[in-house]
Amino acid sequence: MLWSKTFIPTLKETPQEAESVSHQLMLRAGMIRMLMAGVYSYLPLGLRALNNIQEIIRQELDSCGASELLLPALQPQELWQKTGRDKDMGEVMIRFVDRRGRNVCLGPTHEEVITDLMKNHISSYKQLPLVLYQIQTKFRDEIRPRFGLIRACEFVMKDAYSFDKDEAGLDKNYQAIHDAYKRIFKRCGLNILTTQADPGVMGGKVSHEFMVPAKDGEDLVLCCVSCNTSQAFKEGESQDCPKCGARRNKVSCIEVGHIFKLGAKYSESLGANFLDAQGKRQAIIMGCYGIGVSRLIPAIIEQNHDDAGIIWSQEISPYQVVILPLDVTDKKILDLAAEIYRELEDSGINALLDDRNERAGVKFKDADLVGIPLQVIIGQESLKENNIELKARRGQEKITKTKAAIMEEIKEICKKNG
RNA sequence: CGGGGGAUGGCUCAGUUUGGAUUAGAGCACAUGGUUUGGGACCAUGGGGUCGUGGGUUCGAGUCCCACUCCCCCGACCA
Repeated sequence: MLWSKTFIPTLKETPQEAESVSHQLMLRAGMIRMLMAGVYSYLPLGLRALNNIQEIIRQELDSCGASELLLPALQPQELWQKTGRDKDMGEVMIRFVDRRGRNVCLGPTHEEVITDLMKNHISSYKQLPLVLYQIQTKFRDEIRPRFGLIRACEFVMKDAYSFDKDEAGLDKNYQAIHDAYKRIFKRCGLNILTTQADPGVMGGKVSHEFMVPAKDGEDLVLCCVSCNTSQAFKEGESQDCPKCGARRNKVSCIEVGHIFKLGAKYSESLGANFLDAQGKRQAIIMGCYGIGVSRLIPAIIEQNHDDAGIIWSQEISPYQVVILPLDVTDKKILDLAAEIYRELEDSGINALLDDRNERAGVKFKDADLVGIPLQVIIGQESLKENNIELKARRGQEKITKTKAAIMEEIKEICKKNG
């Protein structure tokens, strides 16, 4: 992609609307823009990062036997009345009456819809277990949207649901998805803490949260200095670790995932049953598993940035390489840049070519801000020796070699990092 | 919803205390011309503003008063 042909409105100064580092950088790097409080447009760079995260999630969930589907965002309120969550959700749920006079809502989550779907199609234990997921926009009229994409009223969530014939099956799926989550967050370049959590309005007995330690996090987690066991912080809680007795630190975190053993809560209230091997009717045993997909972007940025801007990993970055011809009025430089671009694209490496007629300083600053992990620099200085440069965004280390050597280097790095 | 802060060109802000000669400013960005060209260049010229909205006070309001809207921060909630 040519920089001049896409839409990357970078900002030199920090907009006053942004308080958290990730929000500031996302605005400055031209990834998002606010339409109203808690509602954001994803610009090309933001969307590419989001898509890359989704791809990781799909790969990991597919690999543990889950299937993707897509449920409606528009839902009848009637369904929510059946489970009693109509009241629990309160004003968080966005409701309105359509032209037919139906009371509808925009889905804040999808337990009701998917359980209703299963009710009509699962009748035997032979159809279980089953794990389904979707990546979809959720709507929650939050009391206080905050920190850009960290808490938005319209956001992208991955929600998975498991259906089993018994608790043992649930335990197995729960563990498999728990493990998949660890792989997902690792591939996102995140250090995470997992905590025992309160299931709250979701219901069920057991739940775990996946927390990203970050300065601007909204949640406090007690983390043991010795055994690393973590737990959601509640007022009046002992500071000592219940497991090993050591001291615990309060760590502020961003919650990026939450998984629940729901049991029969939804299947019972919606009548989602099956016949077991003895011909006896039983409620389907469910689990549900959420990841705040759009929230992952700011979480990743919180943990991966420096004074100059964002530092993406190869896998998440909107582009894997940015090519910086420092003087586009010099035909030799521009031609070489175009040649490198073609060669990278031909090898399946996504590149962004900064073809703008801007000074070198502007290009360096923007490239650092936007955070693409590899920068290929083509300028008079090294071209005199017939060389070009390759700079790693993380650490800002630079090597100067021939074009052929640099191309090899890039391919090597991209191969190693997926 | 409670508490605090804010709203002046696309962005960051000054001006509001003490209403008046300000024709509402600056920097950045934008347009044109020129000089530049390895870390957000410089000079010149130019375009762009219902000072959040609506009332009110006054000879006169960006500035004072009232109401409302929107945004941000702290709290309860959540992926």
